[in-house]
Amino acid sequence: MIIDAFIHRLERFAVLSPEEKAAVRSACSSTRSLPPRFELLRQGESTTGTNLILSGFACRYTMLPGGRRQITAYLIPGDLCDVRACMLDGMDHSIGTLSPVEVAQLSHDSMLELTQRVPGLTRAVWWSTLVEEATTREWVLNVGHRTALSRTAHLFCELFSRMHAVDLTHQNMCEIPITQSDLADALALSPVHVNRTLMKLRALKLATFRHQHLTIHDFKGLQEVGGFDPAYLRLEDPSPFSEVRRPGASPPPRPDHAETTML
Amino acid sequence: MIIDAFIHRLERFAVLSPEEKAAVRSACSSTRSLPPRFELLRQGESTTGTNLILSGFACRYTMLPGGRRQITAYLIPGDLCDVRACMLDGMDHSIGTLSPVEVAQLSHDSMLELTQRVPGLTRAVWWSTLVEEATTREWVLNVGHRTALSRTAHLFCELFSRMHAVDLTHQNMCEIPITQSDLADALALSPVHVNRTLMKLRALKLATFRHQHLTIHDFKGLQEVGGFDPAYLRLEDPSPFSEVRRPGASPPPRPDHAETTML
DNA sequence: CGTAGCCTTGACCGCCCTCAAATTATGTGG
DNA sequence: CCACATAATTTGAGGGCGGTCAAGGCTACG
Repeated sequence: MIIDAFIHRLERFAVLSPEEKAAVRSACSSTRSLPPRFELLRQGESTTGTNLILSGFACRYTMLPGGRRQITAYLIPGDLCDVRACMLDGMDHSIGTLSPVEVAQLSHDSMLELTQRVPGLTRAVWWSTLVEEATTREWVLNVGHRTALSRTAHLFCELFSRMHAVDLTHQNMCEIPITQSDLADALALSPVHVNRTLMKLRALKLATFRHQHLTIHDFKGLQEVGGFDPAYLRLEDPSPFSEVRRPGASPPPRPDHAETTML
Repeated sequence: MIIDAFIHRLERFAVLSPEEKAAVRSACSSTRSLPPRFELLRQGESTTGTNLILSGFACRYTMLPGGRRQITAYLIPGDLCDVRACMLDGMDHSIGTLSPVEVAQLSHDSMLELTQRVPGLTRAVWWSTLVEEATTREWVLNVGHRTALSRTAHLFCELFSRMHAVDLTHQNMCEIPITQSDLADALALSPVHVNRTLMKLRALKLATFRHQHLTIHDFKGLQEVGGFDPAYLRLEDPSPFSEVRRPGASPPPRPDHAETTML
């Protein structure tokens, strides 16, 4: 269950009692199923709550004059989509689904209540924000300085690592329910060129993306081609193909005062 | 004085008493002068405090294999450079100066003290973070989907607007103390092509960048070419060339509860 | 007055875009 | 289960934006 992954993420910041975990679970009980290409939040709108993605893919995007779309982030299961929209008075981009998506609806009120009952939550949310910010910076590098092949390799490394972190990979494979056009809009490439690039990745025996499934043949090689350094994702387990999983080590130390000040 | 601009920014979130303003001023009293091309914070390092830029330009950047540099943000007077590095255990990018820079040093402790004395500070800092994040997203659009001309026009609109917001413009001109190569590293273009693009902007009578000075000949036109919509910057005064400056209007309304929860 | 860094200009080339069409999935109703 | 429609993927040909390499001119500053 994906909520377990979410709770696991929270546990990097706070020890949760069974009651607290139950509180998180019950707050996520109200779910909604959305069709593909559904606009969750339109540019300019404000929001009254947030959604936790339980299954499927969504994205942040901006439409450009000429009908082109730039995707600036993929939102995958376990991601909160837009906690911070409420701090500003109107979104500067849109959020929409790419595949069928199931979300847990968290009203603003229930989030407030939850943050009071679960002390580490606020910190976890802000921490996620920082990781997202770092990811966006990485995307600037990607579209700015890397070739189509390298760019695509990098994105696949990122996606596979993130999917692995929420336990949605099976051996060297995971489901990525998006089209080549959706990839193109994220990579700032034409769909045609994405297609050629995918074939090249396949020919190089690095990765295969087909029928909405990503298969990694050679992670090391893919990482090298893409210049991928997983540090910015701040995962517990930086490589999805490391020999030992969670070697009994404790989570990274964190300053205790941060809880109160957020600075 | 640039600290006034900083205080003015804070005043969007809290009414500051003269004593509180004095507290901010005195916290910023310890200054340091840095040479150009000085590495303020290296990738992987942690930080114990933050710096408020008083004069000059700095930037966030990442070095890529091959010696190329991607600048992901310009830091201008009035910007805090890296309040949130302390939340994570190692920077995923570097921060360095582009020109001679004067900074006010704010230790972690003095920031903590200041946040307690000045209630709106925490919120102001996080709000800046969100604007920075939005700006980075805009840069993804820029390097991804715009031509060299459009890209450069967009950056000039952004820079001029930001400089205007901290009162560092003089009519249609402002000082941008960086080289064409520094522009190239931000725009993901070669220095050669930046040069050609600057000449084109001049020929089109849109803007001139020369001798570290940016002159805007036709903001409207520049905005159109660049597809620039200032909304993401969340400035009080969206256009630097609007007829009326600060027409006595009150700052945008904000939720009061946000102070306590930050969500 | 000399040197170093920055800016400018020219020639050539390759990555990726565009347009267009064929082929293959996907899905729907009979 | 098949016929059909629609969307997604694949393939080909041609062209342009911007990169690279190289050399010359300018400016600033010691």
